[in-house]
Amino acid sequence: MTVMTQPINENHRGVTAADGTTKARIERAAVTLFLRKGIEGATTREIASHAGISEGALYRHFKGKEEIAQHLFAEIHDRLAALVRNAGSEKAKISDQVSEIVQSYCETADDDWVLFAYHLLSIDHFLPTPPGRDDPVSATEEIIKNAMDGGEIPNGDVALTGAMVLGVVLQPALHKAYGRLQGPLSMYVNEFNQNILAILQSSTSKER
Amino acid sequence: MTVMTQPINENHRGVTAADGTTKARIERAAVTLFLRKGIEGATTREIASHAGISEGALYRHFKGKEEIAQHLFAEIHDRLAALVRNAGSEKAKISDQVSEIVQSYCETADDDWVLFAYHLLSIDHFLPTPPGRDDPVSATEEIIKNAMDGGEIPNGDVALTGAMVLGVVLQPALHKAYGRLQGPLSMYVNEFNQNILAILQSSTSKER
DNA sequence: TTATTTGATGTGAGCGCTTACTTACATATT
DNA sequence: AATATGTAAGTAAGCGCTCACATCAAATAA
Repeated sequence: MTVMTQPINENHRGVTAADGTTKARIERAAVTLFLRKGIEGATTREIASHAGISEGALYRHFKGKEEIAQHLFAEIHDRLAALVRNAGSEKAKISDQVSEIVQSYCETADDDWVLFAYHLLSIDHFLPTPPGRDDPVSATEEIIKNAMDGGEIPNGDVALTGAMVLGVVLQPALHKAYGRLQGPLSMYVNEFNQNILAILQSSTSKER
Repeated sequence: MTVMTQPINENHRGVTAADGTTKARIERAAVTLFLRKGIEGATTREIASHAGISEGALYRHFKGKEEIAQHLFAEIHDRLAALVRNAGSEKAKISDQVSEIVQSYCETADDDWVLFAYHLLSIDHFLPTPPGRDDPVSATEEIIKNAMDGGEIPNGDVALTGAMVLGVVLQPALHKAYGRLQGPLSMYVNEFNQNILAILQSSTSKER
């Protein structure tokens, strides 16, 4: 691969136990290595070594490698889902909802790019989202559905529209992870907003 | 995970050595398991077993597991890149280029969905594309750049525009792989065309 | 026609290595 | 004393891959 981890972004302001506790250092080491080499490719020895502890000590804080991977994934997954839900619960018009979501989504990504990119690149390891747990895609689809039902945007295939809208943001995010785009994701919020609205307003012909 | 492999699509018309030779059976077994469990997750024993041969026989046809993975990836990667290049070489107007690319891209995906989905989901294992080998993203960006230089669409950030355009198609493809969208990808060509053109025509303000 | 050689293909036992995880014990903090 | 946290040396399992050998069809020799 060769995923861009940002010029060493150790000064993120993320929520991921950023303090200097051992558990936090394990999480940082793990998410960095998971992003760089994949979950299967990163070994418990490496993670422990990067965290500055022995391999055995790792098991004082987590049941195993998979638990670390799930814990890290759940944290950013839930945060992103909540972010979309919050903007959706307001009764603002759709364009305001979009711009608020795009803005805080990009800020979340930039704020802890390693964690965000880990989520983006290993999401297929954790799908489908287990029942009872919220999901950014479902939250997005619900906002779109409400806007259609409210007559704000033309009716159409909710799943398809949601996918295209997400693609406008997530593909640039992927390209940033691959080094094809530079700078923070927030740099592109205006373009994201404009094109998402265009997709939402376009009449998608058939279905629901 | 739980990737949708299409209701058992053994009757694809793909080019991947679809004959009944041992080598072809190995490739089919490999791409199916790589998609279902990831490249690292699929074992040589499993691949051989699904191909109906012993593990040792597998090494009569390939140097190793990684060579199989690379061979399969290169085949679809090159095919998709060529597909974009071909449509770009014509001097048609941009809207015709887009609709031709979208159409044949979706047909290629539908024709051998397992191979296409494997490419989509494990592309980060093979990036960056080695020098000298063509790449669908670069081909897309070049078409966009030409359209900008020719004054057909407003100037803007080529890399960003390319990413957003690709996202309109690739995110729905991902959602199909995850089971969130049903039916062949070709079903959505009209929506893809419409929204890609909207993105291309939108003025992306600064740069280049 | 027969007999022999040869090369391609297949087998399955197993080798060396790495892996995630455990355990017996040490140290430090309360 | 008790609990939390650390260590180093394991262990068992699984991995990719190799190897000595079998099979068989086509080419060559008798």
